[in-house]
Amino acid sequence: MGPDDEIDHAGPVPPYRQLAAILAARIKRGDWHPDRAIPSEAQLVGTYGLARATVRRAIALLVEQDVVYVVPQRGTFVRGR
Amino acid sequence: MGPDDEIDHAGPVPPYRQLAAILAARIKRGDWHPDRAIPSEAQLVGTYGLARATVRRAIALLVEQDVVYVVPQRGTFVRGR
DNA sequence: ATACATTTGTCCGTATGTATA
DNA sequence: CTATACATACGGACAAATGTA
Repeated sequence: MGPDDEIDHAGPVPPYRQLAAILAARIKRGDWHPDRAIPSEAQLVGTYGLARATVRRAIALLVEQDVVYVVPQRGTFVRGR
Repeated sequence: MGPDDEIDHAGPVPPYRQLAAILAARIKRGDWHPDRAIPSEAQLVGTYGLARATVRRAIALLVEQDVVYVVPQRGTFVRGR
């Protein structure tokens, strides 16, 4: 995961944007591949110590940016080219 | 059977839909002929490494699509033209 | 007539994951 | 953060009908 993947709750950037940036970077880095699921919301909550609502905001941002797509009852998947 | 006939449990498409697509393709390809039985649920469980409930969902989908028909205690048969 | 194997039908419980309030 | 709902998947068990030995 890396030491730079921590949320700074005191900084000017909202946690949901930090998480979105982190996840986008990890995808770009190849941590998860196209059409493969990223960790569940619950897992991200545990990993980054955020509220679920925050995780969902971050994912919504990534969906907007077409970085991932959500499949109901299945998970959140990396958008393939 | 082909190397593309494997179930991807991590992908966005539910396994039961993947199996339905695989079986429909195999029927179209002529692996099994009209009014002939396709493999039993138990065999499909073994072949594709799925739970029986999942196999049954896939078959239910094919019945809906009129690709096959089920005869209780006899098997599942390819719908003839 | 009996026994056995096969196949579908049905129901139970457990687990995971997302959706919504 | 909690609770509920829904969809999906797995595993097991038993019943009912059929076909065969």
